[in-house]
Amino acid sequence: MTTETPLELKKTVNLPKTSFAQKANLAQAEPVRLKKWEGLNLYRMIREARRGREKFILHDGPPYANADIHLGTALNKIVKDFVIKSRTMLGYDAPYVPGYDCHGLPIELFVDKKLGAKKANMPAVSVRRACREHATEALKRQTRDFQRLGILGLWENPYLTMSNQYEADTARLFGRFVERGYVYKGARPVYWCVYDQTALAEAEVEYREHTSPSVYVKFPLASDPSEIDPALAGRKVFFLIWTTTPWTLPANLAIAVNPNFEYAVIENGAEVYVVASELAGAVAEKCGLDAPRIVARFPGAKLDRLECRHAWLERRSLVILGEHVTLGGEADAETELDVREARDKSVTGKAGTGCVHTAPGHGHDDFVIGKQYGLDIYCPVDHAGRFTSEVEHFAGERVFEANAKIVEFLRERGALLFSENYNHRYPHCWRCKNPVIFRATPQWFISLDARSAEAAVEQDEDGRDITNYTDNETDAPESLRAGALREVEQSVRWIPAWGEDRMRNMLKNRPDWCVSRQRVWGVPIPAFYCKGCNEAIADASVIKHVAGIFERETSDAWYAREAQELLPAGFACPKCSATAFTKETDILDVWFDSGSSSVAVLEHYEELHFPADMYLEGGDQYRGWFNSSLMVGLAAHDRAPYRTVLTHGWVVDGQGKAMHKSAGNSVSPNDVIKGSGAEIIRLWCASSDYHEDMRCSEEILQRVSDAYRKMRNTARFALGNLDGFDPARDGVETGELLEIDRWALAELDTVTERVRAAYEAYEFHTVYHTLYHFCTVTLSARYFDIIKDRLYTAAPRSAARRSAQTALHRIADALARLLAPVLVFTADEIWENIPRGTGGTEAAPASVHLAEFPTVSGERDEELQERWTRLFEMREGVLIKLEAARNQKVIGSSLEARVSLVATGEHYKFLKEYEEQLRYIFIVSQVSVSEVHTTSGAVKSPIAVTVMVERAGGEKCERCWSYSVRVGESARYPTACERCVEALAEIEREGGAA
RNA sequence: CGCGGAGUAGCUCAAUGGCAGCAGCACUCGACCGAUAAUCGAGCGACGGAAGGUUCGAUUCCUCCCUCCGCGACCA
Repeated sequence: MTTETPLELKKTVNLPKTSFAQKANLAQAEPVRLKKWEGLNLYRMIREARRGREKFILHDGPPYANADIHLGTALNKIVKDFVIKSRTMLGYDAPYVPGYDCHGLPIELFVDKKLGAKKANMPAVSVRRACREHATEALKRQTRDFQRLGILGLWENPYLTMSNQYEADTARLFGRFVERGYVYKGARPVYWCVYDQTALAEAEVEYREHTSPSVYVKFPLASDPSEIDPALAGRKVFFLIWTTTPWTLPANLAIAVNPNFEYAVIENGAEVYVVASELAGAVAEKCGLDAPRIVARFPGAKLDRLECRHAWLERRSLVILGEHVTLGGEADAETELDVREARDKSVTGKAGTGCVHTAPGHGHDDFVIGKQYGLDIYCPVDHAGRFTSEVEHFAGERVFEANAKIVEFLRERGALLFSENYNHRYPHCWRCKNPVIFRATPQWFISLDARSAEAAVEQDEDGRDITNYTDNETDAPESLRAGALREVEQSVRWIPAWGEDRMRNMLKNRPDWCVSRQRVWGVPIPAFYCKGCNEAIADASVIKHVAGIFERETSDAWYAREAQELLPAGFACPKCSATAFTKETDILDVWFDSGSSSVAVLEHYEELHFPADMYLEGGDQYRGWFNSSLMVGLAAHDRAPYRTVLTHGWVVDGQGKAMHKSAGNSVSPNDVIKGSGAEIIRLWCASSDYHEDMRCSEEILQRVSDAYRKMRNTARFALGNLDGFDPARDGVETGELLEIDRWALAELDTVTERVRAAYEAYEFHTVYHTLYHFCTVTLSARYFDIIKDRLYTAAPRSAARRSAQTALHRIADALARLLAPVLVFTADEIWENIPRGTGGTEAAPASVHLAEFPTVSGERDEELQERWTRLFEMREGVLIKLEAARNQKVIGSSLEARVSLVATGEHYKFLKEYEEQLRYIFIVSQVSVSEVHTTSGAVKSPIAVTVMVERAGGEKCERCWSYSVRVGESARYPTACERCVEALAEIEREGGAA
């Protein structure tokens, strides 16, 4: 049966047709899809779909709810989303509850600035309300931005560290530390403004030019000098120190020297002075000693624990060793508070003596080393900056005014070797612009080394690694440090592995945790002071009571209510039985807040549980959240709150430099979203190895966009050729597929396996590279290019075409699934455009995000893959010859070519088998394979197969564009080749073009 | 300065104690004009941050140096 008139050849070619647009228009399309997901309540649907599956809990570290998100925040959230989505598609039930860190100084500072002078007269509750509003605003904006990135989660009910429940839990957890005996009250130096009479945070300090007296002061050695060196026996030995804050001298308790430096003793008349060798000349010159003789030299380490007498007081000053001592005067400057400046300067003045005046109550390094040596944190200066009554000679003096008097006093006593005015940058109060001091004030600490009062052994509720701590049941109560080290080494998996070293190092060195902050925007430390005996009361049961109030009223209650209203009825001081109390004014360090999340969140949301399977943050969190969370986990449950800790690197610019808004090299995620779409940021996150620093620049994003377009086009080609394909009706059994189609599916299986494994291992860049390579090389350049002919020219319903479509269908489906965690929007778009079987057994889920990854059947035909690897190698060689022919103008299109292969023995046999297919594989019109016998003595070609290219014979077929000598044989279709004539007949039988 | 990390082609990544990759992109040239603001091909491109050492042989193991990054600061 033939139709009346011959068909128009052009119309019988099956060109791709799809509603999947070539141009993504992501910036516009993404919001539309987000709306759709919202309409579906996709996150809820996913939860339903995975109900009852094994849980995977990624616990979200809360970003700080202050400013808008930046690329680093975006990276963090996107990588988390990769984890959540890939675990979901691997079959886990992986809920995602996002959170926000809402308390803390940056917000309070922001509010301070906004309120200006008004703040001074405002009650704390009002300031806190303003802070709460600011955090609420910020977290709303962040939420919007995170959602815009395609991150699915429980956005309607995130956890906020300022919620009443969270604040109550934070207080309860502090109570837990108290209960176990980890909490104590001590002193610690902080920036202090003597005019505003308040503690200042580092961020509230600014550096300005300031003139201080620079003094060189002699401290007489009390120990036997011959202990240092026999040459010193009987000499009057002094340690020479330098300082620019003479007022801290009354608080001097030690002199620090560097154990690794060489020290020298220089002679000045009857006296000799100990100074660092390298500085001896400079010091001598400064102090006007001419060409002093050096009496002895020795390493600083020899001086450990010698005793000096204070320059004028009847008190010892211990010689101690500290690596912080330098030759540039910086360590001294630390005491003087301008260490930051000193460090920033590339050139530091050669001031100092190598013997550092140490006052643990007035300097940070001094405090740290003082603790090591068990020195008092001595601070005889009151809140107004006056010496207390215990300071001889200067009691009641204001410290800045006392400077000059102390210098004079030193001079009179003969303890001063030299003094001058010294200009340097010195910290000032950002508000009143006056110079500040470092002053030790009382603070609450959590001890790292105290043994706990009780050992709480509990069972892991899901019992996964209960054996990990059954051993501990008999253990004696341990310190936080010991417990932390045990967990870090034994029960946490660190990715990358060096995280363990990093964490261990940090834990070994970290000092006690100072949890006090002299601020109002945070969770108040629920402690009281007895008005009768001044006893500080931090009591577990009292704290529980207070937490109950917080639970109802938020911690604003602390400021809104009197102490009596916060205490349990009838509470009396355990020491003096008085019943009047004042409230603690310090709040908790925000790290305590966020550290509490393992309990406050994981045990609060029904879908979560303690411990989390994973914490995933930037490397900065080793000292931050990983650390504070670990402490809380130990206090609450004697174990780490995480099973695995995964860290990512920092975002840097194209040169590998850190990004700073001020440096102008930062990339704003919102700009990229507006220009290219969130998908491009996501793809960038997947494209490079996030374990290290991630570079981002125009060029890099351009590359990523290119890659995106390539993958999109690859998917589009597959979809375009599936028009009218019904997998249930038209699908071909695997065994019936053409060999090359089976090869493509075998390659897909290989890729599927690799990608699944990469997702399992959180190696997202491997996912990206594997899929990208698959799209560009395996599919676009090879498979698609080859099957194009068949798809376009074979009869629409022919077995040959259906075979290719069956493969394409499976490829498109797998690609959508495998891509889904990364390209959340595009994968879903692909998914929608995949034709679904009318008679399919199960309906495809409404979104790819409800689906699971494809699985691999198991029996992959490796032999098939090897054969095709060989064929493609052959193809490479042919392509090179084709290119040569093209350059010589023998051919233009490869279809204008005829290829002759001359091969020996086994090669011949192999190629001969494929002779019919080779023209398609090479995309030429004709291929012949012939055998040649190598004769000994003949010129031996190093290549076993010789390739020759010539112009194809015959005419170009109008329909399929290949050349054939048989074009013209058909009267009905005189411009078509024999293959097309056959296809046309089939089309006509079926009633016209598809 | 301490602790930790990194340094393979312009970019993003591989592999391996043995000639550095069937790399992809970019770039150059070319083909095609039936994936078309596409597609295909060819070419170009790293002496492995520098220097030592172990080894028959190292990019891969060790030492040291340089550069960059993070933490030490209430930034992911």
